[in-house]
Amino acid sequence: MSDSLGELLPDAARSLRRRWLAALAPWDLSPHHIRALRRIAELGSPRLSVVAEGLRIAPRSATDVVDALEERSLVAREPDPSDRRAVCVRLTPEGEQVMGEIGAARRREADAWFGRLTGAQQDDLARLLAVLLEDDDRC
Amino acid sequence: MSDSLGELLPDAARSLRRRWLAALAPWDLSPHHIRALRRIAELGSPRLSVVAEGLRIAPRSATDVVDALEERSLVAREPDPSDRRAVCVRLTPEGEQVMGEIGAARRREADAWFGRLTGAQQDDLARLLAVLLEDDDRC
DNA sequence: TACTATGCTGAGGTTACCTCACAATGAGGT
DNA sequence: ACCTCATTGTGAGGTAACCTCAGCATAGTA
Repeated sequence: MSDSLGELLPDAARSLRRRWLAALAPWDLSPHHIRALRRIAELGSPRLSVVAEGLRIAPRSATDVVDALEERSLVAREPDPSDRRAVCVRLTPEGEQVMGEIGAARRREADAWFGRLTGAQQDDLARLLAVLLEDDDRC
Repeated sequence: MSDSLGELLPDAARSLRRRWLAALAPWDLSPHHIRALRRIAELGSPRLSVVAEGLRIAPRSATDVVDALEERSLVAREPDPSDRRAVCVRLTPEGEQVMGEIGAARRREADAWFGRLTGAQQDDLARLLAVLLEDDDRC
């Protein structure tokens, strides 16, 4: 029974992820790049090292990710006003627009995917998952 | 609200996956290699191309995966009796033992992780996820 | 001023994929 | 029997996304 849940939960997440992957294909951005953009959008103008931490990759690798996003004019590097060694990253207007579109598409797909459940069932599901994620820093 | 679920479900799956990753570290097998072993164990003695299909990788890449597992004496290649072009893959006794241990560890970790829910809540969760996964071939 | 720590990046390596070409085999038609 | 075409696995070689290590500029401290 717990074995069944151990299959169901990853399967469900994978199904949703696959759907997103298909829906976001038009923008030609890898999930990782989208994750980076989201992180940058959330934090406003984070340092490169903070982006790396958010993506759980080495700082050196964040350089490459930001290079790729900058090449596509979705983000821009700017000097950190408080430390001349550091580099901050910020979404360009184009980046903001793309993130808006992607966010809308994500929400649309999620709505459709979870649409097999009633509103009450969705609330139940959210509550159960929230319990599982309590204090998740221990890991 | 659906946005919240769109975060919660992947977050939960990721948390569980991370726990598994840590628990399975002693065997020094990548998740992908474990997935391959599971597939091979499930199917008994599948062709290389079937393994590739199960892992959703190109047939050529399955060659490398099986090479790695064979190098560690976890699987063995054997000729397909019905087609001399084809190669089948089967778990060695050592592979079977490792899969037994890994399966037990997986189950143990899943039990612990889902232990924050009561038995009834676990049943509810399983039921909701099953609804979401009905007829998942449409993707 | 000198010493050490920090933030980013160039150089070069690893891993896990990929495509393409090819040899061996199978299957079907003449 | 033979010719043709499809299929199976693998060698060769390429790519993307990571990594570590060394180095430069800057910051913080004695």
